[in-house]
Amino acid sequence: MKKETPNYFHQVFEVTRRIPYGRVTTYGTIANYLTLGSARMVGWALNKSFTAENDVPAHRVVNRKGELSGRNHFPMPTMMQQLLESEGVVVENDTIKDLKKYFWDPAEEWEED
DNA sequence: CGTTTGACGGTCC
DNA sequence: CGGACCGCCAAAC
Repeated sequence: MKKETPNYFHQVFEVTRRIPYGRVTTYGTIANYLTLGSARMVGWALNKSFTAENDVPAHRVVNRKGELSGRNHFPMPTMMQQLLESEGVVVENDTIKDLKKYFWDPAEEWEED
């Protein structure tokens, strides 16, 4: 059973799964938290989130502007926005309205499970 | 093994 | 405010 899942991939998946309901974060924040050095690694890792076995809520991860930059990589481009709205996140024009309001920082130490 | 790309970010103009 | 450019780093080609 070889998963060939690089360390940073695992880290990104784990942190992403730690994102609370109705909360979002950015690639740069995760990258900075994991000290990956580049936010692109986060996006790349999340790209595999679909092929990965884990349930990674990639829709809760947006870019610095709060824009749903990765919606194009979802099974359906509209799925990401629908999921966010379903969680109570106000999304307009493929962009989170009050990003700062829903923003979640991994360094804020999550409330266990 | 060199080049290109990529779900980003920040600075510069 | 927005377009242009560079930096990061790994995978794909």
